[in-house]
Amino acid sequence: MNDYHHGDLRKALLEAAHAVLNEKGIHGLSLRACAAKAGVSHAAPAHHFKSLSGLLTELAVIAFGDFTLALRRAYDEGDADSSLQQRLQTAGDAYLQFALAEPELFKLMFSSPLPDQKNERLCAVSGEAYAELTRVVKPLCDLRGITDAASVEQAEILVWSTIHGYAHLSLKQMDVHGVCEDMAGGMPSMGILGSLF
Amino acid sequence: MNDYHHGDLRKALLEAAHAVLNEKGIHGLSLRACAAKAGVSHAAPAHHFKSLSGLLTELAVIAFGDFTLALRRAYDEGDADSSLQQRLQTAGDAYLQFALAEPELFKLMFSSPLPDQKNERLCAVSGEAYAELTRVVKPLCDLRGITDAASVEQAEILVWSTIHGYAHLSLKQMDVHGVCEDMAGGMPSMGILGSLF
DNA sequence: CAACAAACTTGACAGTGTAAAGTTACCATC
DNA sequence: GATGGTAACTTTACACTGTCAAGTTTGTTG
Repeated sequence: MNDYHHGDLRKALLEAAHAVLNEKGIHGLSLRACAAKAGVSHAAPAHHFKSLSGLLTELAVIAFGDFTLALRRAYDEGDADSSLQQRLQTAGDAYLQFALAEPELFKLMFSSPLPDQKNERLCAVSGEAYAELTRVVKPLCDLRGITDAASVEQAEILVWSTIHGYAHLSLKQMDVHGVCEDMAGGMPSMGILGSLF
Repeated sequence: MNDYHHGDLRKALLEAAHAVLNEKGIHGLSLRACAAKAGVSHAAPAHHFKSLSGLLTELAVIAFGDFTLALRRAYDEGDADSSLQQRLQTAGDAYLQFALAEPELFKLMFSSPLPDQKNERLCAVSGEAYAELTRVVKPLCDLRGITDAASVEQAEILVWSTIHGYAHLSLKQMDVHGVCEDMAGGMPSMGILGSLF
């Protein structure tokens, strides 16, 4: 009578979680709501994900994969002839665009205590995203004569901080004033920082 | 028999919330736990704060006040003869130090969906913190010949993004690998960004 | 066909936020 | 000083949550 076999409940639950996340935000997301959306009983998720944290950890892992892909695509599709600085700007813009397109997912990835931050796979994919972003920084350091490893690493981290900080603050601004049209301009030119320091 | 009057339950609840936040993190924080810690019944908080969101909004307001004060103190106590760039660096360091000293409070202020982000007073105090931080940026723009308002604003936002992004990512790193000693060095020099762009 | 394991359901429990109604203590006014 | 009113707090109740334990169905394997 009841279909005791869903086919691919695991995937369905992850999609349901994504949907609920976008509809009600992270605060409205619950294991039971995901189960209901997938059309199964409230305890079904436990069989595929130990806990709510488990489900969201997995969702974050997938999201990081998409995120990395988006960064990589921006880099690969970008004009290879453009300046390194311009390519970095493009990467930053892709970062921001992902955050604006998937705000709840982005917050889950970077600002939620629910996923297990120590999860091995989550750490791995998060590292890949970082690597993808900073892939643009190293050649720029070379070009500018920054060669010692420590300085390069500091440059990577600061560039990442700038881009991530801007994305994070943009999302916060979006939470305050509904949709935000003054961010349509995308990531502002980081060249200004060059003039400042 | 029962003391039906606590004296200053409102304040006691805010302190309890702060304590619970530090002990169990934002996920372990509950209205009932705060009430218990303050020694009152679970429904008592409702009389002073409409809801959990109300309590945390108020806590965030207070935290932003302390935060602004810390930034101001760093600025005032800083060496007035030091370069503007150095003063900005000092401000960034104060920003980071607050985040590291009060990680849970910092996350509550910037990364939690629980406080009411549209609350008028919260917006106001958050704006004050921003003003305090960017107070150092304007003179630096002047010095560098950046005069048009739009560019100055972009500079402010990018500097804020860099500092905030670094603090945010540092806290995330702390969640992954317990305490983090490789951040003892404080905020890295933003001068590197000047070499990059 | 029988046994077994995997997938899912049902039921239960402790914990949560919050609303409503009841109790106590203080405070102003007569 | 008694009285009424109001603010502070408690008690009770309800719907919802995550998670565990035990039961039911289904597919697979011997």
